[in-house]
Amino acid sequence: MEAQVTDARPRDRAATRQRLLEAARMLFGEYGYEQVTVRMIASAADANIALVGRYFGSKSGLFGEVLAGEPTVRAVVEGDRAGLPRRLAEYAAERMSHDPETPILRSLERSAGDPEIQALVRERLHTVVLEPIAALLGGPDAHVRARMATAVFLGIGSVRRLIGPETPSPADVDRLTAVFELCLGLETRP
Amino acid sequence: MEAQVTDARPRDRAATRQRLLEAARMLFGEYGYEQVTVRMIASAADANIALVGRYFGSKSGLFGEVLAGEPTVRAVVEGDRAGLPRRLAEYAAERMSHDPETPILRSLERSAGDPEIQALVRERLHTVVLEPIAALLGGPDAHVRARMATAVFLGIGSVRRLIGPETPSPADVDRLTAVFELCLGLETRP
DNA sequence: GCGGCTAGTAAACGAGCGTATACTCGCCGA
DNA sequence: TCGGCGAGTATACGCTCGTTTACTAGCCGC
Repeated sequence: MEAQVTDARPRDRAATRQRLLEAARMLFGEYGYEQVTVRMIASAADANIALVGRYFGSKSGLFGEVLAGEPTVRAVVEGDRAGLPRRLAEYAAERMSHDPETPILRSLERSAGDPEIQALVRERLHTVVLEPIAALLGGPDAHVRARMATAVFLGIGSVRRLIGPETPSPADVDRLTAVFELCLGLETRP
Repeated sequence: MEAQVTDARPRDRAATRQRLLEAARMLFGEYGYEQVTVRMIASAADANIALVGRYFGSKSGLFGEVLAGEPTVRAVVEGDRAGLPRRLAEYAAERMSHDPETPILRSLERSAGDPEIQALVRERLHTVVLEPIAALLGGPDAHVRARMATAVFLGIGSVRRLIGPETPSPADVDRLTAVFELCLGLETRP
């Protein structure tokens, strides 16, 4: 008999749903929307393919729920205005060296084929990153400056993905801080 | 009879090959490798699908030839060291507002699924952008600084693609120049 | 004038995708 | 004890993808 305790999971709808959501978060973050198949997600979550459709309606529905559930960079954006460049730089430096634990930003760089997904991503980037930064900045061209900082932020992710991670030195973080200050128009030099 | 002169093209292997190459260059640049199908390319080139396989071996072979045939940003990178930030800024500003005529850079941002394509893109980015900039800079951490500038460059493309084009003001170009100076460690301030 | 090389064509192949359907089986209240 | 509800499953459907194969038709040297 050997007992063969393959820890038969109890049938738990909520838990299975959560496993799918978590697996999707990881995979979408790492590979982008189009590259991830529902079979990959189901396999990673150790669940059946059909459950994706059952619990989330469709692949794009699952992606939308993943996107909506991400706290994203709120902690970075929220805070005092003067410290924003340094917080952005430290977060970006984190992204340069190793995978961040909030993978959704990476999926922003990719995932562009499906117009529905594109709209989701665009809206999310707007409301979670661009608008908060612009609001914190204030001023007439706040959006332009927020946009430039966002560009630097996304670009760092692109480069890491394209040519591999690299651990930045403290001097690099300082330089990056200065770059963000410049982008945001928050130069602190006398 | 009506003659029906549907301008029957002369059968010209070289010309057809060139049309396919050109269509692929446009489409890959605009949508990235994975999003473009060989049917799209053949249709845009007004050629038969099978000719892609016949003339280029495969879709990835065609992509490789497109990649190899691009002059890319050589004109921007080559030149005096002091002027590099401004040249980069002007080129990047061009990218912010409307589509550049060398679309291959955009495909660098995307196209990540197939490992073979990823290797092609990585190698190309290295030899055409990163290495020339690092060589122009010199110094111990030249690669780190070149990498940071590349990140800004790619990020601007990502943002344009994600949230639409925006025409930068001359002041924005100035700011961008300062950003590149900072990234490259070429601060010219006294 | 004509046969053969070749550019170009039409159609199909197998694989993989997202999705939908019909089913099995374990648990829980009556 | 047992009937049914629902979580989980196996499988198939329709589609599109990259690729391949068998074919058609025009030009060029003889």
